[in-house]
Amino acid sequence: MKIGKGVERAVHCCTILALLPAGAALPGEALAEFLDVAQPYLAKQLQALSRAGIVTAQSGAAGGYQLARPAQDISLWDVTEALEGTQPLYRSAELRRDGPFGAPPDECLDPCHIETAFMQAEAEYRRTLQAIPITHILHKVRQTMSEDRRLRIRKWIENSSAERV
Amino acid sequence: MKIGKGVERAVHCCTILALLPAGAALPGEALAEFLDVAQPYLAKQLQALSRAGIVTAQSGAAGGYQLARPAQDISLWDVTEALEGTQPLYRSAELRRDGPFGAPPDECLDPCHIETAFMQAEAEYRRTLQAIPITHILHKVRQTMSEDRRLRIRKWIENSSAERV
DNA sequence: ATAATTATGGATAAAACATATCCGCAATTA
DNA sequence: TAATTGCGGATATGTTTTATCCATAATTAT
Repeated sequence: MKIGKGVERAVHCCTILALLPAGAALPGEALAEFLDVAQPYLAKQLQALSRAGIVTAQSGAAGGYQLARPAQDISLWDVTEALEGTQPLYRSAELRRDGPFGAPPDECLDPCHIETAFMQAEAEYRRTLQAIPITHILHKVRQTMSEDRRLRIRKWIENSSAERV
Repeated sequence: MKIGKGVERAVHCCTILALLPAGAALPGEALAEFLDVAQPYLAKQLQALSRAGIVTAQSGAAGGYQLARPAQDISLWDVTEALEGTQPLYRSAELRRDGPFGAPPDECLDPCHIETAFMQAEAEYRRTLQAIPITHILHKVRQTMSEDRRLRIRKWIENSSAERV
């Protein structure tokens, strides 16, 4: 586990896609324009979301991305895992095996106790993010955003999206 | 927050120092030998522990390191923080400000909601590690270690340490 | 069919960061 | 005074992250 910049972009993408009218899709280029990032790089994040089954992608004219399931069923952990994978933040160097008093292999069948402790902490991290859906972010954002901006955003999204059956 | 290899080394150092007879100090070179790592690099971790007040260092002949307080009052988080600092794992890129619909500054006084969520998760991570003292690791290790190895380690530590008043 | 649009994924360049190492200096004790 | 030990800056090295480009496959409109 590590949290790169791509995660924040991917979360933004999900929140935007959550505002799409039912059945509509938004091209990656529109998302890139909205977030003001280079389109080829944002594509990387979108592909990761697509592979993870968080969004569905449609090639061709009038294609684009849409959420694969309701936004309330997509957690921040889902997005994080899609982009960063499942490798733990802490990787034991198995220091206990080294040195003049290194532990013999038969005492290293179980994971190192230090590693176990850090894994517990990561599990708590994960658990917290799993409990926060995209809709929570949307809800919070709506509380701060001016009504005017909200409407302009909605209009732009509708204009940039294409109806898909 | 990030967890580099140095953290594991530092934890090992603390567990070893916890086994010292009362009032004894262990030189950094002995610790390096025990862990089978290069002494100049281990020094970096030891200095970090020293700066953080987790160990006390004594220059000069018969000097070395010892724990600054009882091992049960040193948590895995204390050690982690000493080595990696307090920078969060997640750093917001403030993406919300960018693009044609970027949030105006007066809507960005509070931290970004995505950032807030990740900070919550980090707080849980921290809380978990804070609850695990060095003695917990020692206790677990003792359960797995053979009695013979335990005694040999104790003897080596006593031989390599110097009495300090 | 053909052309236009859009996503996919591999290859690569550039920048940032972690890791490891070295060396001179300060502090302490015999 | 000499020997031991910790401190911290400077530096190299290697890996990871970040970003970019390009050729290809898929789909739809005409």
